[in-house]
Amino acid sequence: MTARTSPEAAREIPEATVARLPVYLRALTSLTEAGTATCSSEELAAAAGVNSAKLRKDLSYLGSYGTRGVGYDVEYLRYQIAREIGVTQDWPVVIVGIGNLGHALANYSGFRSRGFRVVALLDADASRHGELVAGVAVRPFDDLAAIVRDNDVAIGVIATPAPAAQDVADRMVEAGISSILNFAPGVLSVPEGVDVRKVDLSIELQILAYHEQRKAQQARPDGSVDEVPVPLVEQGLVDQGRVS
Amino acid sequence: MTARTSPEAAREIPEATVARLPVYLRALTSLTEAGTATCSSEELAAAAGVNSAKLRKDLSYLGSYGTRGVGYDVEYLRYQIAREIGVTQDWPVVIVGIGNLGHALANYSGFRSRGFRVVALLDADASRHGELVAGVAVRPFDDLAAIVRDNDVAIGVIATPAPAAQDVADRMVEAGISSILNFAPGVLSVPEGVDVRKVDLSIELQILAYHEQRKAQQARPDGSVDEVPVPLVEQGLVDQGRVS
DNA sequence: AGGAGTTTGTGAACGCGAGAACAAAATCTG
DNA sequence: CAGATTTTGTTCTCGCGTTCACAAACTCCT
Repeated sequence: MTARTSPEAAREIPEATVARLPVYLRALTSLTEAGTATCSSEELAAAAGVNSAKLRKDLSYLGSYGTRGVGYDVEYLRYQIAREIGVTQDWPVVIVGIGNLGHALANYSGFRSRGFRVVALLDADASRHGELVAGVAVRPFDDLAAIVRDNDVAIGVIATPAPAAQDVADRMVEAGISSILNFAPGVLSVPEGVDVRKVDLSIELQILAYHEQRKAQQARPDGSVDEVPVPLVEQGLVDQGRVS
Repeated sequence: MTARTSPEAAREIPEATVARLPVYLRALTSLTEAGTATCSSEELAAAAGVNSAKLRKDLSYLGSYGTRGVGYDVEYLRYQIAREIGVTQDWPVVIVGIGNLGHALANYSGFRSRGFRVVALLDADASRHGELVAGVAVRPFDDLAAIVRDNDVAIGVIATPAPAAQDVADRMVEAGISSILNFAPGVLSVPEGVDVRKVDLSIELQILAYHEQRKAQQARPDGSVDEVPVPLVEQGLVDQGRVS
């Protein structure tokens, strides 16, 4: 692949766009599987669930990969996005905490198929060591540093209970990991230069609950609330019933 | 006052704020467990991992629950936020798709402790029916409508493989569910008035990979790119037409 | 009681992202 | 080959969310 990137083009892709690129990638994969060779921004936007103007603008940050009057070559665009995200290379990943969630993650096929390779599963519980999960043996947490060094691991996944998360994060950073995906609730503190993304299952449900509650209140606009003796009555109404 | 006055006084809480309220809730719970009775916006902001000005502005949408010169009563504020989100009541939830991820979700204690009660686990695979997961029996997917009706379920969780997701969503909506948390990849299409939130594990990793790649390139600003012979794990990603 | 010290709540400035609208570039048609 | 048609890439405008900065309000101390 043309290793000649323009001398520090330094294209700064907006964070909101970066978050959508994987969605486009997935949509393009669907189109490929459906046998589509070419698509317009309208089609792709529909498949990705976004506005076509937004899609075009997002893609414009990567370069001009479309043809006016024609559209995009599905295969070509897919490769360009994959390259931009970095999933044309193989990313070794370690997962720490092999409880229910860790199991699910280790078995999740979406990782491998998207360029992520689980090179190690770690758990502090010695009774789990040696157990095979998705073909990978569970090893002691203390092996972390050696594993990271030997496999050049940059990305770590934390799936431990909350109390252990900060300690695991510290050890990961110490071992040289610079990107962390955290499933444990709570806030992680990490040094400058380390990226953390958090996924909190119960937060998502709570956001849904909020909107659900509003809908229920709206359907009953007499101001009556379920119980809540507390003053400060608020009547929920108005609502742009779309959460994204 | 406030009883049946102008209803347009209803406070419209910004979406970004709604998404942070559960984080504050969690932070307040931590403070309570640590025995803290009162806290300043600085302390709470630190515990929640946000800027204190943002925290104060967020809270101001709920009302004036603090005391100037003093701070917030932890217990009181926690109740107010919980009430606003709606987690003072009990939300029945159904989970569809009891694979690895469904298992993990069913066992996730964070749901119950935050006002969500898993009333049913559904799976299309008959060989799983009757199996107990986290004390709840797995039942046929066709029981959905009856379960939703009998338990007044408003929230559904989809943890099936991607191809089944849209069908499950359709059936959920038909059964009367109006909020969906979707773990399956791909875009769900639902009617107006139904909220969908998506959690995509591989997308989070891809976002991390993008930033990780940037860090690597930045450390080596000569424009060189890693060798990348591109074995491309996924199906034919290969021959990208040509690079102009 | 009054002044000093805190800390909240909010008005205002600012920056980023979303969407509309349009010009540029390619194909198609006669 | 010229004009009509299609669709991209980009510019412009608007609204939302973040952050700053400060007045208001409360406590504490003398």
